[in-house]
Amino acid sequence: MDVMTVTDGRRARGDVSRQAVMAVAVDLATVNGLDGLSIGGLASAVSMSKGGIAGLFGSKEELQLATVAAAAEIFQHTVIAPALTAPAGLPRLRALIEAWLDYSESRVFPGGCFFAAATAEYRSRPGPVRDAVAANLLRWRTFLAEAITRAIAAGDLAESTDATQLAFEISAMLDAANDQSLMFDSAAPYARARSAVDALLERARRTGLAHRNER
Amino acid sequence: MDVMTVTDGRRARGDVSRQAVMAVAVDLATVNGLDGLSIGGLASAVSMSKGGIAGLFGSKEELQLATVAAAAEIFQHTVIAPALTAPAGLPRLRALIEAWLDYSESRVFPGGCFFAAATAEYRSRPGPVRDAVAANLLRWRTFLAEAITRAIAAGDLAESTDATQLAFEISAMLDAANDQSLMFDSAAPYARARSAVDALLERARRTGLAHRNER
DNA sequence: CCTACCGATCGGTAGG
DNA sequence: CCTACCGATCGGTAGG
Repeated sequence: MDVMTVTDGRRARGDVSRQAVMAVAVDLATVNGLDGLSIGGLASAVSMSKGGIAGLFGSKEELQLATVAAAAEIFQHTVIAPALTAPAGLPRLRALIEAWLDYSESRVFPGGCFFAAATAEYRSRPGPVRDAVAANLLRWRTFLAEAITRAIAAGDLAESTDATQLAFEISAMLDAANDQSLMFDSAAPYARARSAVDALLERARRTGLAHRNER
Repeated sequence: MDVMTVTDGRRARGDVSRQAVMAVAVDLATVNGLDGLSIGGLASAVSMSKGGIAGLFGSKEELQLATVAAAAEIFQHTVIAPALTAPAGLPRLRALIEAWLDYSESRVFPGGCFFAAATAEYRSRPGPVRDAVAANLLRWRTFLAEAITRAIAAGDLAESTDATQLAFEISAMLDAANDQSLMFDSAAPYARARSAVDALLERARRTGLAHRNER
């Protein structure tokens, strides 16, 4: 089932070539932005001609959309898939958070989380690229909220917990760690985020909503 | 003391012109990025010649640095100065947080917080622009931590509160509200951030560090 | 502050 | 997949 076993050699080469190009494109985009990703620049980074890259994708926007899709695949098997091996409930929720922090901290992409970078770049620029980034962001947030909901159902978090609100708060901490670690070239923000998430989960374990937390 | 009263008409015109240009540059930069801010594009946006803009700043990097400085001034009198009129302690801390959320939500810049956008764009690109953005970010974070320290000194927050950690957590909520409001074109994230900050402050009011919050 | 220009690079296309 | 080209725009400079 390997790509190399396909009999149409030309098509197989095209696929391999495209995948190799995408791996570079995704890295370049987290550093220089999806807009800073130029066809000519990508071509020289993978030792191809500009026309070769242009023909592979058709247009710059198609290249950008393909890059978003490639990043989503990497995110899927780096963060989502490993977390799904943990038992549903608080263990899976914690595994998901830890997988995200590892994904950011280990620099799977040189510019940190691909979607954090892409979101900041396209959040004020309507169009297909923004829509693609937003769809992936929403998918992640929904998945995180679902993990929280299952933790509540399992009795690991208080029933009064607002899953969407807690998902907002947790991902705020994760994004802040990613941002600041990159900006100040330090690992300390990851420790801060882990500490903050622990406190959020502890609060949710005991009483759920923050506002019901008063004496 | 008005700029218009200066006797050197040529210099006065230059100053006025420069300020008018900066007001546009700062808006363009939050939408298209500091890198997407081109000399020719800025020129046509303010109905000047490209050579005129080029001569006003010298180089693109100088234009970018001037834009960061102009944004810092706006941030200063939009967020910092108003909060300083509130009494030191928890009232000033709350005023500071509310001023920041208003600043982001009211779209003082069309692309939301200037520094959130600039940070995302330059955090992986070393150089003078990144350094200028980082310096402003650090100044804000230090100011926020100092407001927290004063709230602790005033007895409004528990003595065991870790000011730097709480500053991390609060600004994580603010940045997340800014990010998501722009990406999903919704005001809901601001309500989530306000709720989250209230919970953080309530926790700090009672026990300080999250880890000391256990039963 | 303007016009007019420089070389380089942009996205994209033609032809093979 | 390549070379060779298109018009447009980039940052920057010269001369006034």
